[in-house]
Amino acid sequence: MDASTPATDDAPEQVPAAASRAANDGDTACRNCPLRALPLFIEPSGEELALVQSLKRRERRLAAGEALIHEGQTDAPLYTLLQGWAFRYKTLSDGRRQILSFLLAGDFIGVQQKMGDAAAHGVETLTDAQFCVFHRDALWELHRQSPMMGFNITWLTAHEESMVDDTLLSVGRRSAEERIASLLILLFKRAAALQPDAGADGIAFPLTQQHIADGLGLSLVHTNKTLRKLERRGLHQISNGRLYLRDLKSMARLADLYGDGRPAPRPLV
Amino acid sequence: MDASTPATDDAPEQVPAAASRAANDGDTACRNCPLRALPLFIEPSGEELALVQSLKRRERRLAAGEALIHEGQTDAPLYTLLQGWAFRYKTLSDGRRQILSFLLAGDFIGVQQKMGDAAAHGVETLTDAQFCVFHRDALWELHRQSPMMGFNITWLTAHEESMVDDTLLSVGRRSAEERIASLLILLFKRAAALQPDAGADGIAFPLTQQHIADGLGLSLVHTNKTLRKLERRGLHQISNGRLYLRDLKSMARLADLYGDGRPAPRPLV
DNA sequence: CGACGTGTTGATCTCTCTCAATTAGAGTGG
DNA sequence: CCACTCTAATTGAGAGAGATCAACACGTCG
Repeated sequence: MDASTPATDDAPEQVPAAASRAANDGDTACRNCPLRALPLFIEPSGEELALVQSLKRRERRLAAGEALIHEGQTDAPLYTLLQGWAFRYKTLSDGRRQILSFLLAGDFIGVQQKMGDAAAHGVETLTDAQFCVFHRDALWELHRQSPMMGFNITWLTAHEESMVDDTLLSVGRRSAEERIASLLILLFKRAAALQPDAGADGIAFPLTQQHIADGLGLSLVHTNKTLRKLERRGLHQISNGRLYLRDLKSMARLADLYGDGRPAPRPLV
Repeated sequence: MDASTPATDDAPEQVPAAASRAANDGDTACRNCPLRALPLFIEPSGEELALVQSLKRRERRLAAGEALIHEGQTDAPLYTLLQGWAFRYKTLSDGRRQILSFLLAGDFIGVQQKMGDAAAHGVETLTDAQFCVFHRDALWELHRQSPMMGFNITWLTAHEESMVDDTLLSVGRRSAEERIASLLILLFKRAAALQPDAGADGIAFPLTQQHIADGLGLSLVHTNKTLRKLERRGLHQISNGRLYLRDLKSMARLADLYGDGRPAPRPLV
């Protein structure tokens, strides 16, 4: 129930010498991955866990606001976001920046670029964050050794695309108010799904208004004004780094979200 | 050399009774797939071809402007665009439409929605088109029976996402002129890569200005005015359903495209 | 305490949208 | 062969959402 208690069946931190453990030392073993405890994730078999474990190289921790991958960087490894928030972005040569998507625990990073290729987008943290690092070949190995996991990755990748699709719809066709409503709801749902201790008391919300602006194709000033407008109207509230949706109904109507902006259950660790 | 001669080694239309041929009759066999002839695609082994062939259910032909998948439709099968142009789109309840991406021969359709799920976007043809239809399970079967093909699909899916990323950057941060320049270049490159008989005489270009507008988050009127402006400036020309890039250099500079908007070589049939 | 990063607000400015009208082509039916 | 209809492309004019420019308030931090 409580996500702070990661282990499921055996001793929490006592990692057995898995045949395949290579370069990960102070790191948490996959079997103790905190994400496993969440109902959001499909439970992989022990075999699959061992496979993932064997492909994992190490962990990497970054403070808030640091770069995980620089735009144009070559040979970036494959990552999994274990903990914290981050975002993918692209910039034009004159500095205009577009955030492509926000990344939460469990998200994959770097499937996009083909090996040897330059990263098509940068990745930066929003909070202190923790990543699992995989060798570039891991993607292929995973497919080769476990078609099931490979299939899951395809599905995850497709799901990730559908989120970008949603953003594109927003940025292309929604007004500033609608975009913001839509973003807040979607992020709220995703974040809430990750914190079992959820409830009506909001979620931790590390974005600055600049991030919201860059994620929605708006200017900072206009984002601020729109945000204030919605807040004064009682739809939501952001304070002390937390986001509260005060009137989800109105917010959803404004965003014109189908159903509820479902955070589809995700397979894989 | 000439794409109009699809077969590679044996008799063109004489299809041997592959053990797995199920419901495809007047259809072209995978081994004779015209796409195979293009340098753009990686040559799959005979075994892989047979596998794809065995999963293929039938073909479907649509005239220009018809719907392949309706938004919200459930249980849509998996498709491959064999011939022609199409596009994926989403609409808001009041009718505003955003085209998410344009589809050309070789593109996959429908990997996004999980089985049983409602399609997150619609797909419509721009020209008369031809699709290969696969059973929904094909995706899994492909992964199971050929990790290599599975891997390719993941890569294709990721590549497709990176194209949406590019569009999002455009729509979110580029001016109308820049968006149009960027779209024209990208489509030109993709289409040119598919017609070996390319050359400087442009490409067949089936989009109406409304499609361009919906693909770039612009209004029809403003799209028209911007298009005319670029045309008068000698950057490009669209006439009789063909697009000519008269000044690629200036166009690319305007679009602020890195390198040249590379149409990365794609694996798989 | 000054430098910064982030959030606010007011005052223009302008790019893009909306409304309206017209032209040109492709079909259709008489 | 011609009126009639429809779709796509054009252009002009006015309106407006959102951008840009400028200040200022606050809290954190070296």
